[in-house]
Amino acid sequence: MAQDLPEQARNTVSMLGQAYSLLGFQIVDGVVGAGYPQKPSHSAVFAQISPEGSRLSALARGANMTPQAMGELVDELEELGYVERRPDPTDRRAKLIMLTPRGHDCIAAGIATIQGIERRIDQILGADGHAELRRLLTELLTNAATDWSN
Amino acid sequence: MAQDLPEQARNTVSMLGQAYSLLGFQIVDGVVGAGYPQKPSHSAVFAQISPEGSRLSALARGANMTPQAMGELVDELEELGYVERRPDPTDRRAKLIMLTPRGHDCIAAGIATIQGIERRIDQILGADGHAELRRLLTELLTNAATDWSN
DNA sequence: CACTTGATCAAGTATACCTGATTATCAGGG
DNA sequence: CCCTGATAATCAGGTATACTTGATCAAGTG
Repeated sequence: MAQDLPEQARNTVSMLGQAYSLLGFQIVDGVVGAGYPQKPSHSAVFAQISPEGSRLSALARGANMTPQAMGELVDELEELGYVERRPDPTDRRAKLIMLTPRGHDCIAAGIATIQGIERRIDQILGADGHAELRRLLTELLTNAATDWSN
Repeated sequence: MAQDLPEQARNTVSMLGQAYSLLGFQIVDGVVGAGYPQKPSHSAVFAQISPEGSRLSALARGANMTPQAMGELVDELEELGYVERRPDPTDRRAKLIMLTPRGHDCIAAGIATIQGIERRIDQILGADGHAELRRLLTELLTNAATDWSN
């Protein structure tokens, strides 16, 4: 983004971006470091997949992308052993994408990593500071997303 | 990133990311909307270029990329009329990348857009809330960047 | 004079998507 | 009951972004 134009040394948006990229990369690093290789784009699958299995087309809609693009992500995750395609018993055209045990482990590693980062934020800001940060972000997201008419 | 793994509905990192992308896109939109077309990657130049002109190699180092890649960005900005290459009087190998008047206007539009967004944040969070958000982010960036030993 | 530095030409890589076309299957109307 | 049209997946190829490495050449430096 154009977040870091000069003479505007530290604006809020730029700080948000820095904080996000600093902490966000640690999530991927943490999960990969725990022995679960993956690409950032794979989270579009992990974030949505249901325990009972999800259809490719449903995942694609939810991630706002084409079924073809989602199919590629699922191909990669299948090769990594995180998901498998099973025939949908209710529709022979469809397949259900389901997490394998290893896929569940990968998600668990992701959650553990995130919790570690949240604890670290607690240490830096204090529990109160962290709660306040979350409150402010929630308020910002709620209002900036809706009435952006000014 | 893997920010949005399930059962972790709203973690802090994910909120930071959402806030950043929500507001960050508005910066590019604002500048482009003001009549200054550009790509997000161009900010790597605008953020660094000095009023007296900067060398390509210096810009590349500062943006942590190769001189070739930076050269391409400068090519594009030159074609858009934001910068020009002038021979460096102190070294005939080098050229100084300098902002044109239109380049200065573009930066001014960026600053104006950012200030508009900052005012909007003031409206949503109140001046005190905004100040508190910035304080928390600063603290987070300072400490998370340095001792990440824990 | 060898070596380094500054810029640039040319081509390649990785990521994250897209459109188009094909095939199998399903759901509703005549 | 079959034909039409929509839907599910997938094969194949394309596009945009943001870089990279390699090679060349002029100009400065010890």
